[in-house]
Amino acid sequence: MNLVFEIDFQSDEALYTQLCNQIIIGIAKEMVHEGDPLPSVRQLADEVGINMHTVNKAYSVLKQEGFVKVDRRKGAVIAVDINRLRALAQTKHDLSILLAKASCMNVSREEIHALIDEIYEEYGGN
Amino acid sequence: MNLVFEIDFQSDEALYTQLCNQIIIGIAKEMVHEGDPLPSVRQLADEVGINMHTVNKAYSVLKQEGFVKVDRRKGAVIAVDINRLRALAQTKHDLSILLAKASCMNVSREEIHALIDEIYEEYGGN
DNA sequence: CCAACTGTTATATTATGTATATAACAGTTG
DNA sequence: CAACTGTTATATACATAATATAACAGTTGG
Repeated sequence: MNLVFEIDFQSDEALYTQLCNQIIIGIAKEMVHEGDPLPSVRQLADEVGINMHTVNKAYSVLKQEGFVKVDRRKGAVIAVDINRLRALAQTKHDLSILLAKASCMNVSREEIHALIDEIYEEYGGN
Repeated sequence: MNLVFEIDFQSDEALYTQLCNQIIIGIAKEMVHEGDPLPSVRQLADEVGINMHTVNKAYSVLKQEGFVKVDRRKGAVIAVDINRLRALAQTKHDLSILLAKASCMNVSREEIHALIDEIYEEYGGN
């Protein structure tokens, strides 16, 4: 299975961030697996109509966070090898803010749990 | 109860975003309630050592999102009145990315649920 | 071997967002 | 009326984001 990239030029999310998120979600949904090659920076740039360096920045960030490694033969490949502690701390921080907003607009804890399950079903399910 | 503001000048989060998040978390934790006045833009700016306009931007964003309204007599006051639908869509989008990262680093669904409860306990609890 | 591909780096430009500074305005309050 | 609200305008400085052109070392298939 291959990833399909779609860029929203109206979004306030940076273009390279959109690419990062789509790849991370692709890994979580098991559409790509360890060792699978990503499109080359030039190819993906052409495909979605943005600059090569913007794609390169996305790959650099993913490499920094451990989602991607560079194979001299294959180019950029999927490689999940994360600093779990640091990532968990960031997750909890982001989650705190997200849940605060939800709580303020009277989204119940049960609704959140249901939403979690709904999203997790699309991922590994584990 | 009053809010205590703390700015992390090393954070990659924008200063005005940090203020927004602290106020939203303050509402969720019920440290402040509907109608409670916030510090004046000039007072808060002095208190945390940043510019008046940075505080003003935070208040503007919070007003835009419905967390704050302006009372000509009190100044900026807490006022939870959100566009629930739009906020829910944003919540689900943010949550999808957050859970994708968690899933990639083998954080189980159960761990997330536990984390949710842990955070929600600090808020209203509902 | 060599052309075509990989990621990577360097340099430059443009645009946007962030944060600051100084100043002024209308409305409210004691 | 002085002192306080939020708000607006203008200007500057800085960082980030995105683009463009160009070059480099390593890898691959014909």
